[in-house]
Amino acid sequence: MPPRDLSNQPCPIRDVLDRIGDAWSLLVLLELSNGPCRFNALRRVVDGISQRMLSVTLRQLERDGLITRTVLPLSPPQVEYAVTDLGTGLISRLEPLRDWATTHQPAVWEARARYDARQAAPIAEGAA
Amino acid sequence: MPPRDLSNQPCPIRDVLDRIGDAWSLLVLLELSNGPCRFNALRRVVDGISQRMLSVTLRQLERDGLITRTVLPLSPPQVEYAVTDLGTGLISRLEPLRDWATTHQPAVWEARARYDARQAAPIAEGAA
DNA sequence: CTGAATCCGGATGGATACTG
DNA sequence: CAGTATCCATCCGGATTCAG
Repeated sequence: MPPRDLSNQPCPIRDVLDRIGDAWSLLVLLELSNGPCRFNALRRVVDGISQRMLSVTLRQLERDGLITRTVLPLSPPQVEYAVTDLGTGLISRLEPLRDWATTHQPAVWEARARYDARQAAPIAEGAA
Repeated sequence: MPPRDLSNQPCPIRDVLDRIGDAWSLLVLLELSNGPCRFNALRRVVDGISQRMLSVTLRQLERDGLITRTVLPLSPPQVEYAVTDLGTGLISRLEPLRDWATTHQPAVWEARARYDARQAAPIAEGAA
């Protein structure tokens, strides 16, 4: 994603992609679609995400109005994140994508293997 | 997207995202959904993409079996790219996403503006 | 517990020049 | 026309450290 001039007339697709394209956002969003969740709980379930990226990701999602951040005034401070209606709308478009990915991952892998095999031996395909 | 060990058990979502998450792939794919296209033609229509990234992107899409690459044996060499059935399936899941992006971009922008305003003046919301 | 700030290595991606 | 190779600035993102 080149810097470009996003403040002017960015194509909307680029705009969404810049949001979910970082991979973490999508994962967090899909996780939150199961219901509200707290910071460290997310941290555990997303698995692999660093504290920093979770923090950054959540802030971006909140900024874009896709999730809400609620601070529970408790002795050990708790913060709960939940998807908004806007976020729900996006998620509903994301789920088919996830399902496609799950279903067709084998096909993609096979295509890759075939491609790589072709590249490995581009000459003399009938050779001994 | 952290390196991780993708060769083992990557979640499929991560796998797709790594493909379309680079933003260019999605743009190119959606463009090709309108019909086959040649290199420089794509270069012009995608707008903003560098020669290098178009080349890299096309190769990845071909590797994953989402598009085909056909070399026409002509005096000025021509190469035509076209989506495969697999690619078509993915595109059909992508289009709702694009449409959502187009429709709700204003809402996202408003959310951002509100968030930024809140951050700029977190204190004294009823002041002056 | 939740989160921000800093440091820093590695990957990303643009510009350019060259090839078939 | 359709790329590939190199160079290099930038950004992403992990680890660590500190704060509320």
